[in-house]
Amino acid sequence: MTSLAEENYLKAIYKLHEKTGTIVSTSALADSLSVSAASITDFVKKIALKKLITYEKSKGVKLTEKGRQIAINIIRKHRLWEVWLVTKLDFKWDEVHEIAEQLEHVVSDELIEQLDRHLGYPKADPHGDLIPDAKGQFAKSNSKPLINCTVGYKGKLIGVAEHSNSFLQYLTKSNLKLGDEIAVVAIEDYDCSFEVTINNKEKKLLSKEVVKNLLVAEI
Amino acid sequence: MTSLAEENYLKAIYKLHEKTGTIVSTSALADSLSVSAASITDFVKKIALKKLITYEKSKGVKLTEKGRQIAINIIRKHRLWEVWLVTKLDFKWDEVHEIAEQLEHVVSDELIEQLDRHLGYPKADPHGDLIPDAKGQFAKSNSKPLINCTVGYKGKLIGVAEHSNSFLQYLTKSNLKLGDEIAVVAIEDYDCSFEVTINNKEKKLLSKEVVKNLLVAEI
DNA sequence: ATAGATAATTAGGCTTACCTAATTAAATTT
DNA sequence: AAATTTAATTAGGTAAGCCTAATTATCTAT
Ligand SMILES: [Mn+2]
Ligand SMILES: [Mn+2]
Ligand SMILES: [Mn+2]
Ligand SMILES: [Mn+2]
Repeated sequence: MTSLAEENYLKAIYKLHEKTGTIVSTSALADSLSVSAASITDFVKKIALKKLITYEKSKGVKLTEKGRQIAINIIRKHRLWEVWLVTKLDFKWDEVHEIAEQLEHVVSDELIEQLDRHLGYPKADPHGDLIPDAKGQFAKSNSKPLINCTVGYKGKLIGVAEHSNSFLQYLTKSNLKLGDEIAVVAIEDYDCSFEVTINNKEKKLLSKEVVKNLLVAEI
Repeated sequence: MTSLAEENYLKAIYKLHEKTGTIVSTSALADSLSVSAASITDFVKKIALKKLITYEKSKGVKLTEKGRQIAINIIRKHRLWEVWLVTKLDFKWDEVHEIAEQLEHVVSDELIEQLDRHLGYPKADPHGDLIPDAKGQFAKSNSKPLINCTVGYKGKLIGVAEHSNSFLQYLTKSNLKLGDEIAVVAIEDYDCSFEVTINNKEKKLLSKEVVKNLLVAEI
């Protein structure tokens, strides 16, 4: 029904819209999918005919409700597979994305249903990203970037806003993981670096770049 | 490196050769892959150039060692996934083939290694088919079709020679499963039907069609 | 050995998903 | 408001995998 390429386009549009909040441009898509802008224009016209997106010439694209449901389902599958890879196959959180990119396209509703059950209906993936339910519904999150917090704030690390291997590996190396309790001890005005304690023990200095990408929530 | 289509062609060639012991004809492949004979001729020429098979015009094809290794690896993956689906996700043995057909093409050596470990290095899949090791080596089997056995024979059901859903469902309905002990009580000359006992208890009458497809081995 | 049947190949096309180069439209600078 | 830069589209192709119809090769029966 939906081709591999279509699934990847819809997912990319979903993610870009999520990030920017705006209509998604040809160039943003071209960049994200590593495909030429000309090919994007072509493809986008085709899936607009199938009512998966709306396309405004020279403006950009938006998902229709139908397209959005497909995108969310792919994301659901991706995140469930990531949970499986980490919890059952002992992969590290920086090793699962590529494999999940392939597994997310396997087609079988019963498979995903059983996988979800096997995993105990997880609410979030190994990076803290929420897993939508079978109806495409997300639980609502109250997480915020640590950089928005002030001195004295105490919260739990529940996700990351950046998924690059280098960032994930940096966190692992720094002994920081989801679930850790973070308290803001001081903030350096000059470079916006944070002095924090992890689980009421270790003191750590985190750069602006890092605190921007750490998502925390009330305990 | 190897496309989805190539993988499926190589696997089909492997299986047809395994079944017939001969060079694999264009029409057999066309039949097995549900693709026109013309397309087979085309494709077969291409993968012969890549040294995955040898192709003799108007005769048929054979796997090279390289092609054989790829085919066996796909089969290994297929069977490991089937084991996973049955043992971890609680699918029935007649529900797993289609899903495994998709999963077998996921590319990641570490994934398969970890999956194998997660499953406890199974020797056979849910249908009793042997799972080759990472080097492509099969354990050797001493199974034979029940139809080759004589009255008085006692053995264990360790596999099936036919994988259709209808056959698998027939066995399930008849309460016959891998591991069951089968003893041949009598053989009717006229229609070659077998009277057997299952696990030294239930008496059962099995038609020739059925005993041809049951694989047994010494206990 | 030849006719007829069956199997395989060739020729010519199609669709999907991509590409580059050229052109046009939109946004920025000056 | 022009000029320039950047973004998007159009035009024209390509490669992978498939197809049908026509032709040729091989096998089987008489
Ligand atoms: Mn991911
Ligand atoms: Mn993730
Ligand atoms: Mn199977
Ligand atoms: Mn099997």
